[in-house]
Formats: sequence, C-alpha cells, structure tokens
Amino acid sequence: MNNIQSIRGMHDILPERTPLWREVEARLSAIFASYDFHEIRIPLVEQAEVFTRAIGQATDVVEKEMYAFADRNGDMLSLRPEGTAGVVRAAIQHGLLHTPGLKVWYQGPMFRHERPQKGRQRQFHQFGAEVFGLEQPIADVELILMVERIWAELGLSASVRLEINTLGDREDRARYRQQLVDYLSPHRDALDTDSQRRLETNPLRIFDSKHPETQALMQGAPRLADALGDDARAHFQTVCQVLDALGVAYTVNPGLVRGLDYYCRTVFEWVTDELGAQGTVCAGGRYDELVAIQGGKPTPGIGFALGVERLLALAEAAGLACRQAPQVYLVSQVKPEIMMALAERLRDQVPGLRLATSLAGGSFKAQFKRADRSGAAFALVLGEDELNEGSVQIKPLREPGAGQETIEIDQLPSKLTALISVLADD
RNA sequence: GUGGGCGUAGCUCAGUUGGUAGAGCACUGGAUUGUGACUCCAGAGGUCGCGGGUUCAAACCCCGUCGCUCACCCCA
Repeated sequence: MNNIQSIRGMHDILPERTPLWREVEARLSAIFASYDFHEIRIPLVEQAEVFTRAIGQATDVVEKEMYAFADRNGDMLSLRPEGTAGVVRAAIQHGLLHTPGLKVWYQGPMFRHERPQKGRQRQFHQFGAEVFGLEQPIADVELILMVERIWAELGLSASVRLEINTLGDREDRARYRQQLVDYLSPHRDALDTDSQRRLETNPLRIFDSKHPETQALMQGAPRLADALGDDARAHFQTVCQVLDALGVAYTVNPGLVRGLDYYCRTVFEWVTDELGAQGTVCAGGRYDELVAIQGGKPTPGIGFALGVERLLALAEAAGLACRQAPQVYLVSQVKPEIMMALAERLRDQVPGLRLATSLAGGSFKAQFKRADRSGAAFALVLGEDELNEGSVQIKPLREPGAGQETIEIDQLPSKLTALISVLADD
C-alpha cells in the first residue's frame, strides 16, 4: 500500500456509506425540529480553556485525551472533545441566554486521543442537543422523550435501555464525596489501582470500576440518594413521576456517574449490549452551573450527546441500509454534445432526477453493463436511429420481462417524471 | 497509556518442513459488427504494511516500526 494513510483512529467515510449517514442525519434533524430545537454550528477548535474549565481538570478527557496545541501566537487551543462546552461558550458570547428556553442542537466530529477499539475512534461524530434557562424537571423529561423518539424512528427501541440517576446539587455532592472518602479510605488497599487514584481525584467515579472487589466494596458504600438536598430530591422525583405517567421505561442506576464534571442533578444514559465494551450510545444530563463556570450569568442547562458511529452500528444491525443509485442511465452513441444537451434538458425539466450519463462511451454492450451496475431503474437509449427520428428508447432494467418502448423526445420529460415518481426513495 | 490477535491483488482469503506468489468475487475485452443480469473464454491487476537482520535463498524465521482489531482504561 501507500505510505500515506489516514491518522490512526480517524476514518474516511466512503461514498458507499454516506447515504446511510445522510439518512440518519436527516431523520435526526427532523426529530429535533419537531421539538423546536434549532441547529447551531460552532468551530471545531476552541481555546483549550473552554474545555478544561467546563469538563474538569481531573477528568481523563482533559488530562490525557485532548488534542491540545499551541497556536502560532502562543494561545493554547484544542480540537473539541465534546460539544457542550463550545455551545455554552457561543451562547454566552452572543447573548443567546437572554431568551429563556433556548433549544439548540449540533452535529459534527469530536476528537479524543484514545486507543481505538470497537465503537471508539479518535475522530468520531456526535449529535447533541442543549436546553438553557429551564430549571423545570419536565425539561429533562422532554429531552428524554426526544431521544426515545429517535430510537423508535430508527427501529432501535428494543436495542437500548434507559438508565437514569441524580447527582444532586454541588453541596450535596461535596457532602457525599466526603462520606464516600471516609468510607473507602480504611479499605484503600482493597481497591484497584485506578480507583485508588480516583479516591483523590474523583471518588464518585469509583462506581464505574469493573473490578469485582471494588464493586463489592461499593455495594456497601453510602448512597448519594441519601445525601440529596430537598430541592434535588424533589426534582428527581418529579422526573421519575412524569416518566412513569408517560409510560417511559427506565431503571434508576445509583452508580450512574457521568465522566464530565459539569453534570448535576438528572443524568441519563442509553446503553446497549450489542456493541461490545462501548455500550453507551447516548448520554447526557443537567448542568445548572456550567454557564456560570464559563463566565456567563447563572443559567440552568441540560443536554445530551449521541454517538453517531455507535448509532449507525446498531441501525445497520437492525437492517437499515441506504444507497444512492441513479434513477436513469443514459446510453448513447451519438456525438457527445448531443447526448449532453439531452441530459441537461432532462435535468432542467425533470425535478429531482438523478441521471447518469455514459461518459466513458464504448459499445452499447459495455454501456448497458455499466447501466446495470449503477443500479439505475431505467436506461435511456440514444443511437443514430433514435436521433434521426427524434425519439429515445426507455428500457426498464429492474423488471424481468419488461420490454423497452420508444418515445418522442418532446414527451420524454413528462414520461420520466411519471416513471421516477413511483420509484421507491433511496 | 497496558495487553491479546492480525496486516498477501479493489474485496474475502489460501500459501504445505524458508526455494523470488494463487483462488473466488469485482474489473477489462470477447462469444454473428445496437442491449445489462445467467453461462463460457481470455486479460489486466501484488516490491506479500514499512524498515532492518539471519540465510546461497524470506510472504514464511528474528528485531523494530506503522496500522487494523478486541479487551483493560475511558466514554458518545
């Protein structure tokens, strides 16, 4: 092979797969619009501080996964490892938070320098949505409903399950953190090495440990639920009640702790068993203090991010497939300018037509072979005979036994319009 | 960052105890000079990931390196 390769963990999305991406993107953006979310597009690069402040200095994402570098003028910049921090920055910068209830969504590549594996690459793609200025629990619920609709729309409801939890408010977590440290410190030696380190940096995330001994120890740990303040407790109860009333299935997972520091109160996550070790397809939660942390006027917020590659893996396993084929393939043995004039006329007069022309030329046999491979539903035949009598032949390529018919060129646009209107949309 | 498995034609892979490479699919052309799919024939296509070493001789053995993959870790 060549020496030039894409960067490790950063993959090309080839033409064969882009129709599937576009299909999923179209369905998601339609769902977002149906909940009155509006798209926002922000830079892929920010001041590194935008992320270090928001995500938390002690998180792995900041500590060892950011693509951070010095700009030519010495500023520390970073490729975005996630979307929320940049959206918050943009919302503050442009005064979008003066209107309560701002609802935005975004989409695009994120970058984390991790060791690639199934469901995890260094450049990956997320869809995300954020709501600002609403502290009501039903804002949490609406976001959850919207994601539930995504699974339903893509036929994935049976593949994922929803887990939720509450992290309480900052004072609650501070109090609880101390309880946890007090409980675990005497058993420090029983913890795995990673958890020992987290004991100093981020004790709550010890709940994430997969080590059996650590997990056993955590069984007896004090519970965050018992450390909640009244407000946070009431908030979570309302979320659960409304979800129950709406028939949304979920389980409360007291060990569910988000990896980014800015979360508080409601956190949620959709997980699957079908993708190996990277089972989280979508995750999010409330971040009522993030706007203030980023220098804005205190404004509550809540949002989620969804991993597109993971979603696509599930969708493909469930049978979602897309390809973009031309509807019509023009086979010709007349002068190129005549063939192309006809093609242009058809593109002018047949709305939405996907028309392939046989630029490579060759025998009719070779051209028909290409027409077949292209996936086109119809071949148009334009040879000397047709040219002389002002006609074109239309040959169906996907109906066995169907004969081809001759049609006058003037009637071709309306004929094609009728023919492609009954084709299944690819 | 740590470990396991793997890198041979565009794709999926074979390659016996080291003797300078093969199949299927795909591609190109042909089988009465205007018609695809099925069939038959022919052809093209590889410095065997890259670099070094051992050897008369390396796809095969050794070292390094890059990448893919799975798990740890982390997370979407």
